Amino acid sequence: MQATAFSPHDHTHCISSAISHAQSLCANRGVRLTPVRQRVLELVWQSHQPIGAYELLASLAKEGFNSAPPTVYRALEFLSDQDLLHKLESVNAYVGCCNPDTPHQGHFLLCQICHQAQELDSQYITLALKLSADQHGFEIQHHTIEIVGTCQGCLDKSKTPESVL
Amino acid sequence: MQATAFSPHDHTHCISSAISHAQSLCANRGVRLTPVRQRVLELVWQSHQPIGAYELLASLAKEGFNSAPPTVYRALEFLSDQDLLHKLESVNAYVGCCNPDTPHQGHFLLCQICHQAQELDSQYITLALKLSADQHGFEIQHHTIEIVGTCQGCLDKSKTPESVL
DNA sequence: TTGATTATTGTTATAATATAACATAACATG
DNA sequence: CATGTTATGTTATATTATAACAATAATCAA
Ligand SMILES: [Zn+2]
Ligand SMILES: [Zn+2]
Ligand SMILES: [Zn+2]
Ligand SMILES: [Zn+2]
Repeated sequence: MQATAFSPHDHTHCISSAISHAQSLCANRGVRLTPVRQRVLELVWQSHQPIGAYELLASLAKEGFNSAPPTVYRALEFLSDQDLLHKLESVNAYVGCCNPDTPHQGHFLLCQICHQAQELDSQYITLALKLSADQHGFEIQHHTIEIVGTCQGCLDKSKTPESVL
Repeated sequence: MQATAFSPHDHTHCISSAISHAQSLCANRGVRLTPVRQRVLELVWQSHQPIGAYELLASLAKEGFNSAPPTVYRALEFLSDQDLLHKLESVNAYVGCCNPDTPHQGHFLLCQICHQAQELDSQYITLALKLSADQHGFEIQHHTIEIVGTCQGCLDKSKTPESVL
C-alpha cells in the first residue's frame, strides 16, 4: 500500500507532474490554462494540505496578480470543471486532483493533525454507496465523502514519545 | 425497504415523535432543552429538507424570539452536541437526526429535485470506509458522507409524463 | 486585415455563512 | 441569600462566495 500524501516523498515531483499533466490535458481539451489558472493550480499543489480561497487570494496578491475574490473563484471553478482539483466541503478548501483524466468524485482522508488530505478511489466505497442508494431506489449523481481522522504518520509520532527517541 | 423522507408518510408524527424523544433524552442527560432550542429543533423538523441557519433565524424573528445569529448557532451547536441534528456540509444546512440515542455520523441521501434528505446508517458504507482507512493505516474519527442524486419518488414523477396522467 | 463573436479578466458591491467578545440574566446549589 | 454556572442578549466582525457590469484579449469567419 503506497499512500502518497501521508508518506515521505519527493513533493516537487507531485507539483511538476500535476502542472505538466494539466497543461497537456488542457491543450487536448482545447481549453486555456491561463497564467492565473495555472498559478492557482500550482498554489493548490504547494502541499497536500487543502487550501482556502482567501489564502490563495493572498498569495496571488503578493505576486502581483489581480486579487479580488472573483479572480480566484473563477480559477477554482475552471480547475474544478476540468477535474484538476476538488473542493473539500467539510473544510471549505481545495486540493489538487491526482487523476484528472477521468471525471470522478474522490473519497478523501483528512488528517486532523498534519492537515493533509489523501484522495482515494475506493471500489469498496463506490460499491457500498451504490448498494445503499439502490436499496432506496435512489439514483446517484455525485457525492461528498470526507473521512477525518489521524494518518499513519501522525499515529506513529504520537506513539513514539520524545523520551524514546 | 421503508424509506421515510422520500415516501409519503404522516409527517406530523415525525415532528411530535422527534420533539418528545428530544425532551426525554435531554431530561435523562441532565441538559436543558430550552424554549429557543426546542423551537429550533421543531423548525428543523418542519420538513425533511435541510434548513439553513439564516432561514431558522428569520422564523425565530417572526415568532418574537431573539434573532441574532449567535442565538441560532448556539441552539444548533447544542442540538448537534446532543445528536439531535446533523449539519449537511455540502449545502450548509441542518436536518433532524432520526436516531439521537446513539452518537453517530449519518450517511445522507439528498434529492436534488425535492431537496429532501434521508439519513442512512448503512453497514455497507461503514465497513467500506473502515476497510479503506485501514489500508492506509488511517484511524477514523468522523466523516461526512453526502450522496446527491434523485430519489425514487422524483424519478417516478419524471418517468410519468403529464400526458399519461 | 477587419470586424464580429466569444472567452477571459477587472472592478465594485454585496450576499451568505459563521464566530468573537463581552454584558446580562436565569438557574442551581449550599 | 450568596455563589458559581449555564444560558441568553448584544454588537461587531470574520469568513466564504457570488452578482452585475465594464473592459480586454483571443478566436475566427468573411
Ligand atoms: Zn506530494
Ligand atoms: Zn497526519
Ligand atoms: Zn417526516
Ligand atoms: Zn426527491
